[in-house]
Amino acid sequence: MINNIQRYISLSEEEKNYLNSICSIKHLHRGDHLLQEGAVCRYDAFVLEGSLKGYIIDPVSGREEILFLAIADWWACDLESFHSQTASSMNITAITPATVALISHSAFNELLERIPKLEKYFRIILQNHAAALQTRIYLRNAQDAKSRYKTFLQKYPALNAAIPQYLIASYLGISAEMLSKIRAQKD
Amino acid sequence: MINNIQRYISLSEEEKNYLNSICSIKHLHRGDHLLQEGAVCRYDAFVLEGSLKGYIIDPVSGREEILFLAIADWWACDLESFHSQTASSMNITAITPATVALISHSAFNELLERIPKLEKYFRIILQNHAAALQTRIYLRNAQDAKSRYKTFLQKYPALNAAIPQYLIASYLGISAEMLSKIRAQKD
DNA sequence: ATTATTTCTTGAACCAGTTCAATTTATTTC
DNA sequence: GAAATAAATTGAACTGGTTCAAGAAATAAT
Repeated sequence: MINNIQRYISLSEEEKNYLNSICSIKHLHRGDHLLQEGAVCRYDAFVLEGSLKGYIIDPVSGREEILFLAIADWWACDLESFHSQTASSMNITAITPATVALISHSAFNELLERIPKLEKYFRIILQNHAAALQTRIYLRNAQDAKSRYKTFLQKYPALNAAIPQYLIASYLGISAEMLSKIRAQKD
Repeated sequence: MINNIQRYISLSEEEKNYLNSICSIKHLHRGDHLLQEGAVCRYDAFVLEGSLKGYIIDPVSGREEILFLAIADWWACDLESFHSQTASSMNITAITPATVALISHSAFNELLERIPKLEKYFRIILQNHAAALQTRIYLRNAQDAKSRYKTFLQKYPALNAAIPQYLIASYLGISAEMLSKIRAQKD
């Protein structure tokens, strides 16, 4: 996590120690929930190992709509619920056994007061995140299913390797069956 | 703009004056470009009056894919191009005559150094923006065209009133013809 | 190692939404 | 306020993708 932060700002030893002191490490089994629908998102989680999915369960069909997939070196949280400390409509669950570093909401706010330059770090990763989400919307609207899958493979080979195909399909807004058929096409 | 900022942080008179001093006001005619594909996004623009669209022209079909719509009190910029000062693949154009307040890239960086608490403001609006984009992706994948339109009407009545229907259709990932038919259905 | 569970595949029927084309209605612009 | 342009509507033909169902392959659990 510290390496990730230091890609954008530099930290003193003291600051690193402080950061370490406020994070708690949690191990998740496959299927364990980091956040459940209806609960408040209490932690911002930085993924150290394994993979997680963020999704909403369709109240009618009961199907999972994948919002995001997260592997090592990514943050995973419901931004809105975490920052306003209100009930989330999202679930975050471990796809595989996973290890995450957790920062509670109060520790997060204190952290930003103690080390104000972290505002900059979070602003920058949010900028990148927003730009990526914008691109995802564009691709969803502009490209057909096959192109979206190809673009995904090119852009996120690590995600593709780590995550079951039917979850990738949902992430891309494609049915699992369609993605299977796309893969079967030679090309 | 200052009112918008003060929803999240408070500014002294001096800070307000400084902010005013670095912004330039620009009037746009209908159809004027704030940013053209291939150019670097030099300014972060805060919309004071009128409406703008951000879009990508499909290299194959030549059609506009709407990325975002902006009216008064919204920021409009290509985040990635602005922050890395690299060529944008996006266009930003005035839909109606519009007035915007512009902050150049260098002034933006200087601003954040001079008034560090603005990092917090921009972090928060980016948080909200990212959460909204996430929701847009979810709705795109989970709901059919009619539901998406209804959700849009409920969520952004001001946008709906200000923006031509065929641009809203593109924003929602619907054809203009389909949206017209949806509107014709007596609910 | 075996069993249980999850994930992936394939085919057939179907349908939500697109495309194309032609017309009508609004809105600009001079 | 007429002419020009932009925006919205409607219908018919089509298609990219979904849904359903059933079986095969892969992975996890004990």
